[in-house]
Amino acid sequence: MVKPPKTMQPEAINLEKAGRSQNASFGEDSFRNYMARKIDMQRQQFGLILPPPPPESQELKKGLKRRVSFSVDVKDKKEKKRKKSGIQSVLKRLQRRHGSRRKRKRADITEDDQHDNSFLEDDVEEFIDETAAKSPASDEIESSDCETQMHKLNIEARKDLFFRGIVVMVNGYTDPDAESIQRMLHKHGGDLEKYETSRITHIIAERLSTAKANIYKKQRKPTPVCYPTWIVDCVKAQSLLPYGPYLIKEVREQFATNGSIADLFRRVEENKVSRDGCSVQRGDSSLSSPSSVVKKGELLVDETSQYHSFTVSPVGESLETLQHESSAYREDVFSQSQDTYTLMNGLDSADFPVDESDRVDSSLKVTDNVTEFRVDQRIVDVPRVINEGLSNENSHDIVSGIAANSSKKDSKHINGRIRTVGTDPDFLESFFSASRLSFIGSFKQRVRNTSTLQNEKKVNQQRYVLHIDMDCFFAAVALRNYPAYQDKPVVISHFGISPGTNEPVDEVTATSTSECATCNYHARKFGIKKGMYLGQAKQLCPDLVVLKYDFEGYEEVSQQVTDILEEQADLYFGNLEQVSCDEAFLEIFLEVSDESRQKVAVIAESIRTSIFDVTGCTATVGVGYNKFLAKLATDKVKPNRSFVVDNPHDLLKELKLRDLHGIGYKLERKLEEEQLVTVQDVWDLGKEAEGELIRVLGPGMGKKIWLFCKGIDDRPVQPAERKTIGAECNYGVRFNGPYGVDHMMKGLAKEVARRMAHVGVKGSKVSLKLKQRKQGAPPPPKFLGHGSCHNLSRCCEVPFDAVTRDSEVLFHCGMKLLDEMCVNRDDIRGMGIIVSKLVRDNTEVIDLRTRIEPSILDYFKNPHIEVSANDTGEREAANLRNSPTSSEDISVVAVHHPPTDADCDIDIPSLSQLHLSQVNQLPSPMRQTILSKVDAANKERKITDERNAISSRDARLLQTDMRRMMKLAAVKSGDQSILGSSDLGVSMTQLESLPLELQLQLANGDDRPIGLVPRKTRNTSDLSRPVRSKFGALASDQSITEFDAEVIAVDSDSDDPSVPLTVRRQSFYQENVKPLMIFMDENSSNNEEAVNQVLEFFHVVIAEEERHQEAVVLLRSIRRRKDSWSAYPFNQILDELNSSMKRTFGYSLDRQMLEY
DNA sequence: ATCCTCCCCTAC
DNA sequence: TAAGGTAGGGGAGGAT
Ligand SMILES: Nc1ccn([C@H]2C[C@H](O)[C@@H](COP(=O)(O)OP(=O)(O)OP(=O)(O)O)O2)c(=O)n1
Ligand SMILES: [Mg+2]
Ligand SMILES: [Mg+2]
Ligand SMILES: [Mg+2]
Repeated sequence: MVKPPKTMQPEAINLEKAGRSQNASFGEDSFRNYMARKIDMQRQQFGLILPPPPPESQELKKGLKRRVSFSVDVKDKKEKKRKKSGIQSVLKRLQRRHGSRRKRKRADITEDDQHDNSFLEDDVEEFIDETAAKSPASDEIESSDCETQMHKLNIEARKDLFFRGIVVMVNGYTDPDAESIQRMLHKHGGDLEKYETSRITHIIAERLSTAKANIYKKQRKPTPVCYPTWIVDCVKAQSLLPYGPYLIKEVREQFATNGSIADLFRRVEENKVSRDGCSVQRGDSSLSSPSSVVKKGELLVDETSQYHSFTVSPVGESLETLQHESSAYREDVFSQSQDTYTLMNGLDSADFPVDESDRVDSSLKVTDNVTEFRVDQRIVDVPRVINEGLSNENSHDIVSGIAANSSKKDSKHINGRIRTVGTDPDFLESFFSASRLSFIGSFKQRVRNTSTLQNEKKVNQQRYVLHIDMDCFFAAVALRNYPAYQDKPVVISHFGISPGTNEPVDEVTATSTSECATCNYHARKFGIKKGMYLGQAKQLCPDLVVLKYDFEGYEEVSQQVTDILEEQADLYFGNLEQVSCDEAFLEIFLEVSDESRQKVAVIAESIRTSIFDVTGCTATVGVGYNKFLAKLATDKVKPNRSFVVDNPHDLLKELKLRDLHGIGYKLERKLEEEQLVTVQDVWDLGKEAEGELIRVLGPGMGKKIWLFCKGIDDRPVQPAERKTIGAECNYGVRFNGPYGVDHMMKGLAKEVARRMAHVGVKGSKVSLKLKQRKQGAPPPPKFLGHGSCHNLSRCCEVPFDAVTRDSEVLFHCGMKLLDEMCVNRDDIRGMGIIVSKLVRDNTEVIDLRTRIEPSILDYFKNPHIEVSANDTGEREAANLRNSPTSSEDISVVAVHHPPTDADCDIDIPSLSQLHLSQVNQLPSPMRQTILSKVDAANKERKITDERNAISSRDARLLQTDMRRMMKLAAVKSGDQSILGSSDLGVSMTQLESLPLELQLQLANGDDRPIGLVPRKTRNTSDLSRPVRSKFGALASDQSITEFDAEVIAVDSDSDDPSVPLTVRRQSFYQENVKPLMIFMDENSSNNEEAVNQVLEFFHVVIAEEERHQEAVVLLRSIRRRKDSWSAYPFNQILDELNSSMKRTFGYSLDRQMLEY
């Protein structure tokens, strides 16, 4: 009995088409909108939030003047120093010292380090004067952690940094606005975050929007929400005022009745000292610092004095309260919607969304088959260890501590609650390691075929493709250990038994929504299918044997099979492509003869025999003239057989379209509507067939299926280069506990970063996938499933054109994208991060623990990195997008070398990857230049290496860059037909000396990211001023000169139409780069004063203007100089840049950014 | 035409 | 009680 081949997994039927979240259509005003959008995008992407003129304009003008004139007003500087954060202050002084000792020429790094240390010791003394009570630390400073100590000491010492430890999120419109608040915070040691993170200690709002209020009301341990006047008053008082009196009215009651005073300050205390990269661990303190619980109705008192005399109470008390909390949690598990209902009804109705459906919806969440956790905050007095919604890292210890005590064995519960992303900090980790789909999904690329040279068919040879597929793979592997069950119906599920465990009771499995990954052929007779719920399977077959997963076993057997197949591939000079853990294509070429068919049949059988002998599992082998037919052959005769397709026509005429590769549930339906069900139906269309299929399926798919119907398939048997890498989780995603979206995002980012390191890639494009529960969606049928959802996705480029696998960068991108999607946290049912535009990069040791991301510092301290041939195959420093790193012979690149060639200064690695067809469209002189360059480069690096596929793909990915480069090339070649009559305002010589990035910007007239100043027009006065720190003014020693900014866009499409957005355009080159270059032309880098001025300038750009992108461009410009300036280390600047970027973006750069 | 983004679909 | 991932192909529609 031959069963008809089928793909057996039941399809999840998505009845509704997910609507697009964004309507990106533009009307008449498309250009303007486009610009506005682009500007906004760039502004966000590059973090170019140029500080508006601060409210304290007096002070700033003073600062400005000082900066411009570089007068040495000691008093002024001292004042300024006070306002800076400790680290900046250190850097500032370091920079000055460094400048004064600059006579030593470009020291190596160690020398610089020593230098820094000795300097720091000097400064310690200074600080001790200021700190009074902090003296012990000075003795403890060892060279190893001197810097950390220094920072710590420094931070603690600064009285003016009264906001230290305060991290604020501004909610909605405030007065003063978020930017002003940010400036105030920064000035006094605090920080502002744009989205929910664990760092946030306070929320600032004038009032809570209904939506936020709603969310907020559900928090059992809310972050305090204060009026912005709290910040203002603190600044006025020059100290941190207790925020109690500033709590907004919507939440005042909750704080009065619920929290403890100490709780209110705890997070501040914890955040202290550990700011800004100082690796001071926190968390333990929170475990042993319980709170004095404030009783209901107790008034808030001014706790300023207690703030510093915060005491640590005995451990016993701590435990007691923890257990208290634990039982509170447990209690909740059994509470049903009643709690929520009561709680919500108890709230002011004004806090609810106006829309009735919203309200119903909120309550409905309880109907998910997880009992959601709600505690009436007015009743429960527990220490505030968890800040709902925002993950509080400090709570980690406590939660897991409880888990260890009370429920470690209970894999389903944590702390008495069902494990979800929100309740279990390690949820993702355990999820990924237990997920079969994650296992099979990542298998192919994870166990990458060692790509050998592709063998080719010779004349007089017949191509055969063998498709090898293991029979009921997971089941077969499991059955190795249970020969007794061979002839019984068997399924594989998490609920099953494995050697050493006992069989679970039957009642439980009857309704199980655990999926059966697969089942043996005996079980299939009962109608059991892959992916079916265990409960269903059990109903179909009560005597079902359920076995557990054995991922290691799959790896093992898979490897054994692969070994056999590789051997065969070598033997016949064929090609092998692993398709999945249980499946592969083997292409071989046999001399054309009458026996070739017989021969290949023998090979197929011998492979099957070998596989069974080695693994104890059976395989099916199908043979055809191409992949498509081979697979059909396998499907036709499964299991445990082999089959050679002689006559494709005979094979195909029996088949339904659904049986074809690429036609699944949806397309089958679609074709059905057109009365197309079988291959025969397509054939019957005759000449119409192709057109009809294309009409129904689209040009690509239609053509493909048409060819399939004719038995044609030209896909090569070849392992494909990976294009994306990612991790997602759409299971157990409920933010019903202490861990919020940010925690999940971090988990995903870490997972992706780990995988990237494992396979040795970096990427420059980050996508976020999101599942959003549909309004009114019924509870998911599957336990902890996602149910009916909208699927959303958005992507962004990694800032600064860098490639990365830094989990912090991924996290940051992810949060940004999430932000853009505007999805209510509680509606999220799944998330994933996918990185694309990949580049091979084995720079880092693949040790998952010690991630050492090279930073910008590494490059600048070593500006003339050469990427050279490397015998060992290591690719030190070859981690650049355009570097062909996977071959043996790279001798190009020197990324930042000064231009060596006058005619065409485009870096070869980039150029070589252009599509020649596109190069050919160029005007003749330019084309010649480029082609000769490409040619030379190709010769040099022997581009024949097929393994270098990823680089050629970069060409496609870089098409935008390429277009821009073409423009630059045209400029350089003076080609007017392309150029038009635009004047760059730069001479050719000047142009040549600029970093490629800037050259491109100038040539393309798109240097907008630099110097863009979005602003609100209603803020008038100072905004007509351009970039405040212009080197031009410095160089010519004049006061700032105003210049007219070009207004290129009006009308923001922001939420508030009454706030038009004006964008001013200016040339960063003209205003900053050029003057700096001239200044450097006129002054030697040996001139201490000149150096100091440059340093000062950079300090302004980085620390005060926070214009990181500009700083990078400036540095790159300097690196391209041909004089001694290019070798000047600028270590302090780089430190400052990195730490400032770390603050602003949450991460700093690696040196990929210096590619150009 | 050819790209890019944001999807949908398929296969394992 | 459960672990609904991963990656590629390709279409629609807008931008260039
Ligand atoms: N929905 C699915 C499909 C497959 N798999 C896993 C289990 C299978 O054992 C393995 C291989 O998939 P196959 O499609 O090759 O299925 P089997 O090998 O199990 O059965 P067959 O004999 O049909 O090949 O992938 C899974 O977990 N869930
Ligand atoms: Mg199989
Ligand atoms: Mg298979
Ligand atoms: Mg199919």
